[in-house]
Amino acid sequence: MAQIQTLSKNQKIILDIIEKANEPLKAYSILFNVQKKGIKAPLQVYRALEKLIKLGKIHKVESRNAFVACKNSNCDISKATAFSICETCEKVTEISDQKLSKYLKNFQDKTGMIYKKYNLEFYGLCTACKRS
Amino acid sequence: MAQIQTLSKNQKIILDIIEKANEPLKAYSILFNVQKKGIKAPLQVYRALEKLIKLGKIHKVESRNAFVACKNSNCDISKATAFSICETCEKVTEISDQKLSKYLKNFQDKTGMIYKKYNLEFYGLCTACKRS
DNA sequence: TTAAATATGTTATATTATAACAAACGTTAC
DNA sequence: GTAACGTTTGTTATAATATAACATATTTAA
Repeated sequence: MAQIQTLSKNQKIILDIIEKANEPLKAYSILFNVQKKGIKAPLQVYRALEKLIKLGKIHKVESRNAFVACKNSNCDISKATAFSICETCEKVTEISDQKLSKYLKNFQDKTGMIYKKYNLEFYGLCTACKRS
Repeated sequence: MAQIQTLSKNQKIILDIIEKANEPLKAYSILFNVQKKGIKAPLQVYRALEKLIKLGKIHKVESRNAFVACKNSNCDISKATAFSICETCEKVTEISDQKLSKYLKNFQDKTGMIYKKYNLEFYGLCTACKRS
C-alpha cells in the first residue's frame, strides 16, 4: 500500500534524462546518453522504462516507439493517455483535457468489454509548423 | 482523381491474408505466410502494407505492431481509427461508433493544432475472458 | 534475520523496419 | 505505337527496437 515509491538508481537516471528532454526519447538514444553513467545494456534501459511506465512517471508514444515524461499529475497512473503529435516536426504534447478524459473513461462499446486503459494519439500540424 | 484503385499483385496477396485472418497479423508472420507465393523479402511485405494503409484497406495496431483489415467502410481512409484490445487474449476489434468518431473529429486542443488523423486504443478484458 | 520481492549485470538473440540500387510494369499524352 | 512518368517489384544488406535466459546483488517486510 506504499504510496511513495522510491526509484532505484537506474530508474532515477533514466527518468531524469526523459524529464529533461523536451522531446520524446527513443530507448537506444537513452542508452547512448547514459553509457557514461554505467548503464551499458539495452535491457537495463528497457527494464527501467517498464517500471517507470507502470508508475505513471513516463508514457510510451506507441506510434513513435518513444518515451515522454508525464506532464499531467492527474493522469491516472498512465491508464488514460492522450497526445498530439505534429507530423512535420514530431513535437509531442500530452493532452490534458478533463472533458476528453471523462468522455473516454466512460466510453462503452456494444460488446460490454471492460476497459482498463486507453491511449489516444492525434496527428496533425502544430501551430509553429502551420505558419511556415 | 481515380476513385477506384486497383491493387498490385503483392498488395492483393497481402490484403487477402490480412482479411482472412481473424486476428491482427505481424509483418513477419505475413512474410512467412506468403513465401510460397513468391514474396521473399520483408521489404515486399512492408511496401504493400504501407500502401494498403494509405488506401485505408488495413490499419496498424500501433501498440501491437500488427495489422488488421478495415472492417469499417465508414472509416475515413484510415484517418480515424479506434480499437478495443483484450490484454488477456489479444483479440482486437475495430470500434465503429458514430458518436465517438464525431466527438474525436471535432476535438480541439488549447493550442489550436490542426488534427488530420487520430488513433485510439482501448485496453481491457473482453467478454469471453471476463467469464473465465 | 531470513525469506521474498525487486533490481542489477551480462551475453546473446529475436523481432521489427528501412536504405540503396536496379529492373520491370502500367498509365497517359502525344 | 512509343516516350515519359510514376509505381511496383526484386534483391542484398543493415538499422532499429525489444526480449530471453541466467547469475548475482540489494531492498523490504514479517
